[in-house]
Amino acid sequence: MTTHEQQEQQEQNVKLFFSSHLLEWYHGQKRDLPWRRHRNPYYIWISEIMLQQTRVDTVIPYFNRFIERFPTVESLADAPEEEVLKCWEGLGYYSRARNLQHAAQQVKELYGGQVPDDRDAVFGLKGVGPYTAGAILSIAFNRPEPAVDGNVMRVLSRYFLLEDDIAKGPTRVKMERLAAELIPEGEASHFNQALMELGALVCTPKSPRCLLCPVMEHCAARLAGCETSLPVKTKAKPPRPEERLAALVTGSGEHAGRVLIRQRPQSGLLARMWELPHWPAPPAEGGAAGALLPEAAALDRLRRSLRQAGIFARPEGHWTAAEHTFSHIVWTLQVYTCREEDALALPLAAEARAPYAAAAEPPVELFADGSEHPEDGGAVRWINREDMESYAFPNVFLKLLNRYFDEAEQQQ
DNA sequence: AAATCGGGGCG
DNA sequence: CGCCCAGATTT
Repeated sequence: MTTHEQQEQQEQNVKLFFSSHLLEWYHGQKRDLPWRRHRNPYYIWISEIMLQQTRVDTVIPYFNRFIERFPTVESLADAPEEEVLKCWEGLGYYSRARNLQHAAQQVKELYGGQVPDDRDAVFGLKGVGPYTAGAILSIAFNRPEPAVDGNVMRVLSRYFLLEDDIAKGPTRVKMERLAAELIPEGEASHFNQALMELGALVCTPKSPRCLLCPVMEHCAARLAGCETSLPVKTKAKPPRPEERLAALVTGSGEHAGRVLIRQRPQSGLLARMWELPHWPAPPAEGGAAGALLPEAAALDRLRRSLRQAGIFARPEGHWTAAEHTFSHIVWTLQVYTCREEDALALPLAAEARAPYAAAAEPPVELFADGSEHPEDGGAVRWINREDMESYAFPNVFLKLLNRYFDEAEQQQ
């Protein structure tokens, strides 16, 4: 046997060792997760969409609620979109929920409500990419397809000491070829789950528990002592900060005891979610970035923004500040309480609304080009605490609204 | 290839 | 407080 052939034989042994020991370990260590209690392709699919960029512990309660409310593909396909979004409230990446419902309609109409088990059909579902397709095909149908997520790339890059940048596209393709080779005959479902389970429980990003690892003795990174410097991944660009002025408008007259919310546009950030109205804060005088806008200037800007959006309310004072972090933006919301101008009183109290008397005041240019805000003109509602059940809010507004209603209650 | 899309947990 | 996570879609 040539040296080259011996080397190949050794590589093959290392792969066989990995697969067999990992599979063995999984059978003893796998967690009891709600979507593992049945082999229902619909459950597997829902869980995999929820698990995109989201931790298991976060997903569990959402998954249980979701399948209780939408037990079948058809019930999801036929549900009002607002109910699906409400079920997703707080989980983030809300396009996942809208894509999922769209895909449920695809499954209902094209496949008679049965989740398809062939590659092209699964890939064709909205919101299902390379990872999720592989996960559904392997976990639900035991098809020998790779399911490579960040977790799997971390495990493979360490065990095989691969220094490819996992943030790059071609790396995932390379990892998929490798992962496919490793699947033991007839064991795609268990093996792919084992790979992810190892990444979640043992081969963790920061301090991997190598001493508990079933494949430590042939882990190339461990043997080289470089396991904590893998995988190689280019750092993400830091999110840009955005200062915004938000209005907590309390109702008068027929709206007494209620708060004004509005719905975001059909597409883009937080699409179709509900929120307190808010607009970019003008830069503070004096230039220093991040400097707090003087209250008077903030009140004036908010007053003009409200009027331009067709909301008749008077800003009264600063209430609180809140932060909301996205992957690419950080909002700092300065929240001001505002009082609705009573529609009936308006014509009678011209003097009392002095700031509004200058009807000829030109509209403030909220954007440099003078265009209006895409958020302005969305649907508006006056709600009390009970009404919050009917609208889906991003977490930051959920917390603000709950806190407001708590405080309003205590003052009575 | 790069940007857009949330939110939380952890060392 | 920086870093990361069971990614897909759009540009």
